[in-house]
Amino acid sequence: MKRTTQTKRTTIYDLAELAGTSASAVSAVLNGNWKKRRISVKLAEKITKLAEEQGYALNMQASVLRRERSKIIGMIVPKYDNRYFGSIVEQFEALARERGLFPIITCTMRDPALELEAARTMLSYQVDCLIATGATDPDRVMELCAAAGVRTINLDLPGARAPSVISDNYGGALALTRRVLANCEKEYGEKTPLLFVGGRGTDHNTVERVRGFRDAHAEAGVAFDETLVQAVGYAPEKAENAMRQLAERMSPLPRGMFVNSTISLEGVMRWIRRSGHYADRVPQLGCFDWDPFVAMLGDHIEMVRQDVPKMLEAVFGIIDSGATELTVVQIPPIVEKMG
Amino acid sequence: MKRTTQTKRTTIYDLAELAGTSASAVSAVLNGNWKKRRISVKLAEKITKLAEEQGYALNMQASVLRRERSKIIGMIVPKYDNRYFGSIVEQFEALARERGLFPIITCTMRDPALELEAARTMLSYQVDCLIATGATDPDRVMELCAAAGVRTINLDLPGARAPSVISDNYGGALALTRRVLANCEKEYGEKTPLLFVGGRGTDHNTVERVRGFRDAHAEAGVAFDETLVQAVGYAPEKAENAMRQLAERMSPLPRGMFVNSTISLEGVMRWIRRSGHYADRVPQLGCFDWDPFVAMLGDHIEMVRQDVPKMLEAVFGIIDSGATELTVVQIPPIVEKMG
DNA sequence: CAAGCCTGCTCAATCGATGAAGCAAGAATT
DNA sequence: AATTCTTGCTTCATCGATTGAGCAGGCTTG
Repeated sequence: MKRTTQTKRTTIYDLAELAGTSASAVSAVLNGNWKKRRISVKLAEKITKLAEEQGYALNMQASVLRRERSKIIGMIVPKYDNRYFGSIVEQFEALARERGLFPIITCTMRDPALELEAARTMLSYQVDCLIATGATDPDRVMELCAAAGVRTINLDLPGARAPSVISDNYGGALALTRRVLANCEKEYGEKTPLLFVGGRGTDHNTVERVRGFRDAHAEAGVAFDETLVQAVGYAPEKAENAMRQLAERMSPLPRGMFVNSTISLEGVMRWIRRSGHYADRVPQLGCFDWDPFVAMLGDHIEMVRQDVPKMLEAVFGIIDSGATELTVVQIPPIVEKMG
Repeated sequence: MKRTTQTKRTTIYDLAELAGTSASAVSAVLNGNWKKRRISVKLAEKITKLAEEQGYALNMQASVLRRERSKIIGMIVPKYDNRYFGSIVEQFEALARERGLFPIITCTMRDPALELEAARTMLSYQVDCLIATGATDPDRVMELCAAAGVRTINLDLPGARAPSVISDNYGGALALTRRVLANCEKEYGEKTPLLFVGGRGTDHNTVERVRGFRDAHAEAGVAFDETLVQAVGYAPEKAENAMRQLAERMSPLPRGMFVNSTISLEGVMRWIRRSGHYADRVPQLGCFDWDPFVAMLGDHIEMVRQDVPKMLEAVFGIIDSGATELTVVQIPPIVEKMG
């Protein structure tokens, strides 16, 4: 029996009436614990069939309102404009669904205010758990959630007050810098310091990457000064501006660079092409993050790919175990082969 | 007064008790229609202050359950692994929030079954409206939603039963093909047919793009046969396989190609580099979709960029106006300049 | 000064799903 | 035959926010 103009959605009460039974029986059948509630197989089948016919869809709002746990799991993420965050989100959804959880994701455009608003919205949804990915202020988010009794896990950027899963930024940067230094020496026979571009000087990841960058220089016996560290932000325009300004007061420019994310690389590459400063000799580049097309840009670019599958496994490991210790899990990134 | 171990979240009843007033007054104040309900400014301020102090967060479940409209707006999207869908999602969130709506997004991994499951989940959330982006079977999604009285809008791929917003695929493909043909003639002095790679032969966009592709050939007086249309799917591996197989039975290979999406381009480029088939003479390429790093890959690649801001404005135009006519809005894509 | 009006609230039903408690009828046990 | 068990349900309170209806007290108005 098809309804022509359906205004109201089918509820368990509608199904109960159609089946000549009670709403609670319908509820028990549809949410799967009808065996515990001793509903007969016959009635269960009847109700299931009816629900299908009527196109019944559970009202999550009502269900969650009543239940103790919502089974909703939230994630806030800065942007969707690169493969790193893109694959984080895809994996997150897949792993959440695998566990019968309902993932809700929202992006904050790297805006600290939006970050908190997003967290508040997540709390309104009654999330059981919130993953703060690349949050500018993960501790503030954590505080908000803690007040509502909601656990948080930090991803990509660590926080001081909740378990965190991040890349081994120091190790990755060390390996990446070594490679770029080696490439410079091979190509130009020079052992000269590299430039570090992109990221925020205030965030943990950038600090650690700079440390790896610095140590790789020291280890190779290459001196460099701090003006070569341009942690001017992630946005392409910021990286581009930094390059422009640097070129005005520095000559010759460094032979190679460590670019902190594909997003910053976008700006750096744009500047390189437009300014013509490197027209004679391509700079040796290293990028902390991976993108398939960057990999095709030429053999002068090395990349470090963060191990998203392992990172998310670690996140769900924490969720599944219910651990709340303030651990920081560091996942080694993958150093991509050139070409 | 800070609670040390908070198990229960603050509700309007808690606030009512603290303020010495009723829950309904608290509700009215916090949801903004306290003026209509003639609550005094004094009480309103008191309640607002208390709510802030207590870190009150609305329970969406309870609120939505009671209200007529949920103000939740859903979107299903195939993947997060390219700039096109990434910017669609970012824009969608921004425009939704601007209107006081709550966006919920989920990705379906191009899996038709997941697509329907996702739509069902959206219905459970009581979405007021669902945007089906790039859906394999938008009409099936529409049917599901219609049965629950929820309107749908198709984005990127059109459907027959709901308003749709798509790119002008024919026009974009025509312009792109013209350019690639012109580039081939300029570079190689040959007027030879191009190869079409990627996309699904069954989806509207691919059909339209192939039509534009064919018409551009006809217009240029270049004959081509249908074996040159390789609509083998979007995945990089599929494009790569198609190229490999083609190379086995065809020689010489076409001078240029029309690649249907950056995702397929990833596979095509990989094959080009690995196989060495084009080592002597780079093929002239055209890509229907834009990516900043592809733009840097060289001047042998032309791109057509879908106008995401305009597309989403059109979507929200339809939402705001409440229109339900079966219009198909076609947004002209932007033909990127080379370099 | 009675009738009506305005202000500033409170009361109670309601949304749909859930699950503890309870109950009727038949089966098994003593 | 009386008691206990088991099966297969139903009843009803509950989650938290919303909102129509209502009510008390002060203020106008004729």
